[in-house]
Amino acid sequence: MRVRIAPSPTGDPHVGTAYIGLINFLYAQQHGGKFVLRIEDTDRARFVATSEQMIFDALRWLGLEWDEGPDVGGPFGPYRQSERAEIYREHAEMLLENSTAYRCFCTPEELEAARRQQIAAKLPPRYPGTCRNLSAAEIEAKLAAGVPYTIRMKVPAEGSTSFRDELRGAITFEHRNVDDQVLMKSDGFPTYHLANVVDDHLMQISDVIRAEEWISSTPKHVLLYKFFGWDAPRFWHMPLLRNVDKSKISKRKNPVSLVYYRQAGFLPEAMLNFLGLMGGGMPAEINNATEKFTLAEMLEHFDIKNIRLGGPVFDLTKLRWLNGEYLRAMTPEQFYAALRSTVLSDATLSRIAALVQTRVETLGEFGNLTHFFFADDVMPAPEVFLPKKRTLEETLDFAGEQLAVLEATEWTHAALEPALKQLGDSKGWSVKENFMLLRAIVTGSTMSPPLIESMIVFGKARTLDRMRRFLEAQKRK
RNA sequence: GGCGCCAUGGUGUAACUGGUUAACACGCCGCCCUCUCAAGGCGGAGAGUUCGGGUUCGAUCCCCGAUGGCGCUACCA
Repeated sequence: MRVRIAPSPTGDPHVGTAYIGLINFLYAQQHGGKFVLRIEDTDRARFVATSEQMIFDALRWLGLEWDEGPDVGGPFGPYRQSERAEIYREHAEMLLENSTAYRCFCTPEELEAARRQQIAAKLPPRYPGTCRNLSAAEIEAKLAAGVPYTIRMKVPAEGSTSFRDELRGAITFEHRNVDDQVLMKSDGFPTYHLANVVDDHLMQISDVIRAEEWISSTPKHVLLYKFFGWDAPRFWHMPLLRNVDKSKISKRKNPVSLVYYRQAGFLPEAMLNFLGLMGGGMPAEINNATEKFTLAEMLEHFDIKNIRLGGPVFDLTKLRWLNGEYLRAMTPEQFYAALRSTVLSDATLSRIAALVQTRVETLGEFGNLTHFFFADDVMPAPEVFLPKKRTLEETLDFAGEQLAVLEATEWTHAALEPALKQLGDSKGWSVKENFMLLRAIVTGSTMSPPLIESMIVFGKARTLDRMRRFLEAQKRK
């Protein structure tokens, strides 16, 4: 048995990745198989350079070690899709040769126009098929003229494709509902669909355990296996983690960054345990008796076939309770050690100390200026955060802009300061108003150590979370 | 809109291959303990299993339909 997780390095490592990672890890271990980590970095527009390392760190923090991957190597490498460009190109060529794919010379504008028309006519937006049957001469002419093109798969016009989902049984899609998916983008990179199928085959993946959002594209994948003449793996689609309002879990409504959970002082054992509760999977006698179990116990008792398919709400309240249980179960020494290795680490404390040294007259005042680093419920009152000449509405709008800018900015002084100032300039907010608002949100006060340095020490994940909570709380009022 | 998946208290789950007063945990409320707050102990409210049909002596469980939720519907994954 060989399984894999294939996260995209587009930002912070996601709880959904941890969930799918856990299930794959358990499955591999239980079957004496291999657990592969593959980095799907084919989307250069959303690529974030620091993301890959954060994914490694987060997975290791949870104890989900992989047998093969970009950093540990393995017999089926490379494990980073950007390093496999040639492989995808060759395979796309194979499909072109056996006429199960074709070059598409349509421009994004043409496609967009066609899509708009179809939607206006209340038709499902589909590729109109313009380039599906170009003559060899037409293709030659376009190629000679250097017209950029994509490669699309040629989904049969008639019939249907069925596959078995191991958790749900047979699922069928009529071909007329399956679009001619782009396989190779005009920039020469493959799309997920091609890269995924090619890699899963080449890496001899036996079981694809992924999130439910992929069900709709599975017929495309099954068709691709067929086009290549390969056997498809088994498919297991896990339920999607949800926000409290039941929508697919998202950072707007819920912290999703594993970096946040780690920095906010959640324990990996608690996170793993909580994830193991999602969708069930543990036998009733354990689930009913305690709901508390370790990775080792999951390895022994978890059964993927027990997974319930309703999308479970990722309930922070229960996670917090569980985390508290683990904290309380520690010896005082262990608890103190946990504190010292996280929120009260020497590294953090010394950085904070450096920020306040010139601002205190006695050591006893240390806490006055720094409590916001250690508190979890910072929430400024309107008289603190609202600038004199601004309305509540424009202030909250601007705070939302700040959040967006911060989110997209590298977490260094050199990047943050100009980014914030540029935002202020473009929106007509003075530097003072701009920074004061942010200071109030992040520190809860109009007086604090240097703001940007403080945010850097506090961390991106936690700073953004604090801002989202602030906005959420104000919105509710 | 089209296609697909799903459906047990507010939330996470349980209920063997149809037979239980539908169970446990979180959360909530109350009481006890207690200098406070937690933790802990005890108790309570809260679902008749989305709805409607069907099969059956009997359906949370099987079938059909409806409704609702969610996902997909990109040169993102």
